[in-house]
Amino acid sequence: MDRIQLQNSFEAYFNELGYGIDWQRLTVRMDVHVIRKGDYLFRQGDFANRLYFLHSGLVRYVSISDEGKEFTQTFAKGPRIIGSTKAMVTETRTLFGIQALEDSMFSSYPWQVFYEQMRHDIGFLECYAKFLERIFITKEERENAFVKYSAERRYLDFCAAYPELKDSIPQQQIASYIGITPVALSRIRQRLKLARG
Amino acid sequence: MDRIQLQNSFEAYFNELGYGIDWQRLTVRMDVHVIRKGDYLFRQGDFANRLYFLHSGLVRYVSISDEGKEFTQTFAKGPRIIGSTKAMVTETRTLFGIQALEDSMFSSYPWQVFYEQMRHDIGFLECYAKFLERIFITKEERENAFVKYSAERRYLDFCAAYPELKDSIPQQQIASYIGITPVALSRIRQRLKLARG
DNA sequence: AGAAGGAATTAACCTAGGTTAAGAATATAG
DNA sequence: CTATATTCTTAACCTAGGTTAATTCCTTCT
Repeated sequence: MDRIQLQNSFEAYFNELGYGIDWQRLTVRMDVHVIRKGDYLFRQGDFANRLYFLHSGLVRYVSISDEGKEFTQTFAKGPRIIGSTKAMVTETRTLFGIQALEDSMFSSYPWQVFYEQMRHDIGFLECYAKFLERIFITKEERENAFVKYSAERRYLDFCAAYPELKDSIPQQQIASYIGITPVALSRIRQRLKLARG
Repeated sequence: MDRIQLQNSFEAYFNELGYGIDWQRLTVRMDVHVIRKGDYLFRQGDFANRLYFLHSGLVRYVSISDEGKEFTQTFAKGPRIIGSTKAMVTETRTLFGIQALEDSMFSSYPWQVFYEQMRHDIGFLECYAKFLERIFITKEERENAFVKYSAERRYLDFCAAYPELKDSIPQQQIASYIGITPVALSRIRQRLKLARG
């Protein structure tokens, strides 16, 4: 896959959010990253001020507490925009890292320059707003699930929402996504198995 | 406070997020709401498809689980934009209600019409994107706190972040904001009192 | 001021999930 | 095809926070 193809698939993805983005304005150079399963695109605490586009592969957003416990915030499958909105927009350190769960390919732009070049295009701004709406709503729904439902219910919802991930990633990562330990998840699965007869 | 003043303070608030919004485009009629302490602006499960501006007063976003337990997602003090982004944007039911903690005054617009009139203005779109960035980052930081810190730590952080609320709202609402019961919060406060000697 | 309805505290008990550790089941590498 | 390392399960025990309920403390209303 060459740079032109990468560029095109990124533009196509973003264009789908709205109408008529003027990509001619974008002159800043794109970087290309290829990382292997298990490696990190960036780590928690980095100044990850780039906009990343995941072309192919699978990643998770993972944050680690002071005591070293991992928590998976999101799974993301390409093609999709990824990155830390907070770190990009406010030029601060990230609250999470991004780890590849499969070999993955990304392109990226420095956000401040990208935004400065594109913010004068109304088509871009509308797509950017749509993108932000979408990720905000996702967070709203996830907060809701966390607050209202038990770990067992969240596990069942996860299996329904990500049937393709359910069996293809380690259970400890599912556990860290629903906010419990692998041991607790194993117990829940045991309980469900018995309940099913 | 008359309608013109309400309109002006809303525009001033939104203008601060960026430059040069063309408010002439906005011709749809604004509604005005006044509600008393304890009452709801809208309830969880409503189609709250309006953009609300809280001019004065204090509200909380509260969601209630199937078992009837309350969880406070946000406290918001005027002047500020409030409402459910999800319900507005996707025309679905809200996941939370908005309750006044003090007598409060709002204005509101039907979002779909508002957006249709304003989306052709680049100044508005940029402000809207900035607004979305801001609320997204707030959620990102709160998710982080929930996942990484104990209830005690979240309580201390709350006291530091909202010193003015700490003593002016019922403790049960602080408890529901940090995600525990009033009884548990009382225990934590007791423990902290002892620790301080 | 007195009555009444919340709000906060405290205590006793319960439970979901955490912790540690050992064994069984899979992967992955050589 | 072993050997080594992960991952998953299971069990025993622990802990933070939930539940219920009684008691005290504030408000607020008349």
